[in-house]
Amino acid sequence: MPKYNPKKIERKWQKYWAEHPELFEADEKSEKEKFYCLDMFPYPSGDGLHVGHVEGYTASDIYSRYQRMKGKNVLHPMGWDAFGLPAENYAIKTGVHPDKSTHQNIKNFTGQIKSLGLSYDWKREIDTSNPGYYKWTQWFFLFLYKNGLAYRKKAKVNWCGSCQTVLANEQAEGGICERCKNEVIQKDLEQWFFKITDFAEELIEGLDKIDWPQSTKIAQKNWIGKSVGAEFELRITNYESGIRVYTTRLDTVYGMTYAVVSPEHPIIEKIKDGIENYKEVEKYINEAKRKTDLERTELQKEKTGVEIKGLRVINPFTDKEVPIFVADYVLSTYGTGAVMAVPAHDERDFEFAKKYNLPISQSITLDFESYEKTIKVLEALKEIYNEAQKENVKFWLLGGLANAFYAGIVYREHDDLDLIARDPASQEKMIAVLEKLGFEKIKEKKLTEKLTNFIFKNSNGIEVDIGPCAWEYGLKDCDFEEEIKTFGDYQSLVLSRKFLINLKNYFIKNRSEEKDKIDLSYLEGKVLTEKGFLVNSGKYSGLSSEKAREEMAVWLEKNNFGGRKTTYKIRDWLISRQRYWGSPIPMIYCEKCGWQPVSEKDLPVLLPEVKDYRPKGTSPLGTNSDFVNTVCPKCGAAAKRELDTMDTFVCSSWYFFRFSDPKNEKEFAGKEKIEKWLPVDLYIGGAEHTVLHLLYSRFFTKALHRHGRIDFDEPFKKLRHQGIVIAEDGRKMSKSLGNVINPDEIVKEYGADVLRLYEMFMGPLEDMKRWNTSSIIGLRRFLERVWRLEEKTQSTNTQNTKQNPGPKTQNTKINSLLHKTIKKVTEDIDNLRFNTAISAMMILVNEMEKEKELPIISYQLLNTILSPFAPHMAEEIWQEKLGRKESIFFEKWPEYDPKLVQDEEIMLIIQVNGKVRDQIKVPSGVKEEEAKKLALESQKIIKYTEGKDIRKIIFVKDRLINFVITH
RNA sequence: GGGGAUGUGGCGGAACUGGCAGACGCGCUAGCUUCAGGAGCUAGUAGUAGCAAUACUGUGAGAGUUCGAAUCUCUCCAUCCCCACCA
Repeated sequence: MPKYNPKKIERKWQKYWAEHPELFEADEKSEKEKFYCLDMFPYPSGDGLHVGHVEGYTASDIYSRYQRMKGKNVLHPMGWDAFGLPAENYAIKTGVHPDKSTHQNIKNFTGQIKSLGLSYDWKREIDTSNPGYYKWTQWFFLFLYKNGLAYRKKAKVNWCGSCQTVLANEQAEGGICERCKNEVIQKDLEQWFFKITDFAEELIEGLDKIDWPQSTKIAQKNWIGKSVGAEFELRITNYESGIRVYTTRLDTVYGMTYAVVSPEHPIIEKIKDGIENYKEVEKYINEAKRKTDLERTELQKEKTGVEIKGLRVINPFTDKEVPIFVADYVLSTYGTGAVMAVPAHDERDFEFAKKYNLPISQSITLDFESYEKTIKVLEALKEIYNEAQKENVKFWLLGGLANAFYAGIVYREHDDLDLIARDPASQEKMIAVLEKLGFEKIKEKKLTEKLTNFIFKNSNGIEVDIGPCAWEYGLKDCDFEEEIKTFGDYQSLVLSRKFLINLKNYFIKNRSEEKDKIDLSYLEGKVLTEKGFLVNSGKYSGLSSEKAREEMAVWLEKNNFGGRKTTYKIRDWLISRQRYWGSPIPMIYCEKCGWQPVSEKDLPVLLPEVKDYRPKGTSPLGTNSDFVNTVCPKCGAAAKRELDTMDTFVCSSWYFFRFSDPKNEKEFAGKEKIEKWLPVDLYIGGAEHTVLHLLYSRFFTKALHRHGRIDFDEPFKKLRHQGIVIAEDGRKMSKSLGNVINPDEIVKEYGADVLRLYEMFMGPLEDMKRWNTSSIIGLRRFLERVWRLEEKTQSTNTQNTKQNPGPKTQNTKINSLLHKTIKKVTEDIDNLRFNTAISAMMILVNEMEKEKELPIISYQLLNTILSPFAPHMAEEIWQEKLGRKESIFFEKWPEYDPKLVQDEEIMLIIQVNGKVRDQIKVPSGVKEEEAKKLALESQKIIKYTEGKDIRKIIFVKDRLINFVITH
């Protein structure tokens, strides 16, 4: 028998499959149920295929082959995301035209993919840089334009100085260019946008009805960033106009002590004349504008701002005037670009208020009752403090109240006083002070020989705990750990000391008689930002935050100040790029008629040849005057073309439609073809496209749906990500680290089938996995074993031949395992759990090896369920060893025999008090009574149950019986 | 700071709705085969104690629910990913 030689057989069957394209082509005429299984098409980089690609592509290939064998009409296409910055940057570096290098790379990728035996329908291959494709990318632009979803506006945009182009928000996250990792600056430019914001709500709602990873759905939801709040006007003193502010915390409005507008806010220009310190304000604004996003958002950066003097705004709820600031911690791009500032309940406002010494006014408490109680506790503390000062008592306040004060939290558990005397004399004196103030000793707890803790209570029910400070007496005398537990951590002691100093100032400064006005301006640390109950809020005091928001919004609406408002973080998608290697934007500018779309019949606007395609701040397309100069489609006068190209993500936002009808010259895809094939049933690709590509594709689909082009509104019914494959050293695979695994080399050494199996066996599809070359050999051994199993079929029962392989359902042990394996593998593929499917087949093969003889039919069935995983070998066995004339991929996926999957006898676990003590063989389906009888006959069990009461028996059918006995 | 995950032998990982923890594979150990080699074969392989049968411990840490917890609940720790002044 010839040895297993993957190199030879893989080449042979790849050639065979190429000569029989009908095997893997989607059938336009078939009435069979369709299945669209899609991979994220790759950007054909010069580095070639990555083992991460192989993982995703193998998974979808197994699934596609399986679905075909299950009788589905499968569409499984491949194409190239060929336009884009990397190709161009590479071209600039090497001096080779991007068209040439890209096509070289595509050739390389194609060869690699074919060497893996992936079953793509190559007749449908697409290339986004091909005019036949980008004609329709341009058509999509016009489609959106004509429906008011593409527009041009001057805006502050992300500009990458290194790539010399603008970027979408999605590509400039954190102020860093996604491509070159350089800093992104803000520039005012006129650019083309797609109105994705129009679909914000639909994009959120649609997530509920698709089978996607939860984490991806949540990431998209966060990116869209819906928030429900209120918008209202703050009238400016002496002006008719006001400032509109947006808030999600309308319930805190009584705590507003100032207002802030962003430096870009247009109101400043309008009220310029009223501003006393305009020069100063202007200076601040100019500084802020010069800063990059990165500088403005830098972590832990101190907040800055300038008061707009001479003007104030009026809180509509209280009619009180508060100052206005301009500060760059307020973003011009979100909400209204202006906020009401509530330092007591917002961390940013708090930080700002502290720095500029602005009043802080509490309007929320977590618990209304304890708020009242706390005021009483404070009264008591004030008394104690004053008295203690007179007697020169040295003490610290700590524990709950101190922490609560520091955190700005008023809390039920924190309504007594924890005092610590700093020396023995002070404890004595404090006791005297407390007794003088009418406190009664209610408890006394000896901590050690020398240390005692006393608890006092007054007629108001206020408890005071006066304890000794352990380490002032010497640490050895007490349990330090215990002290820490009792008094809180060391930090709280330090804070408390600081607190007392502040508290002193507070009592001196604030001798207000009004009980419900607590000035929290002395606070340091955290701020109460949770929802709670309102205090100091006029007629709304005592309401819950939720209820108050509703009632306050109604009040705003009734009085014409504003009302409820929902906002989204997502911005419109900026698609202009001042770069060469992309699809031209099909628009023409005419002096007389303004912007005019290119007529559909004139598409595509071909990407022109240019001498120099290096970026120069404006599009390189501008250097080709034949391209630039054209005529106005409306009036025929001389006009100029739009010079920018489109973001490459536009190309990939609709490619999955094109696969249904890739050669269509009249439409991006014919209506009946779309109806036949779409939406995509299973989409597999990396998680790095969580927001960009996946969100844009959904947007395009929803736009087509809204304007009556298609009757579904989600493109990908089921989505799964393959986890990233990291290098053997635990780091990311990267050329610079020299730890990249080239799939070609693995194929050369072990074979494509082994590589496929290895990548699937590594672990769950979605998990991050570490490459480990030395483990690959196990999969090679497995295939070798399968290969050799044929020997065992040679001598088999002579009446069975390859043409007549015998009955499928003989009831033997090995046959029963075979059918269990068919069941397991079928279920595992359905759930994309390829690792456990392979392990089930390994178990079967291990058992088959132990047999002397193997029926041909068993070997056939094994080969059939293995075929999606190791197609080359399965085809070789099928056609050469088993002598079949047709490809195994015309074979039907086997059904398991339910009778054989059911065991006649099972091992029943016997437990005593939940611990396994024995197991016995019993007929399956045994009843509790019978099981109990058999179990109690076991010597081991008798040992445990003898002379004991069996209080309870738990019986789980075909699994276990558990005796609960008294100890 | 917010959100999402993850944590099981020397390693990758199994364990369905709570029911034999460590399947399967790598590695390792011993033996066989071979001129040799190993990408062959056989047996063993969580830890501790024991010649052994066996017993006890054990799924990041701690508590809880339960006859029974890797799985459920709470608290904490660690690692990774994403977002981040979004009012």
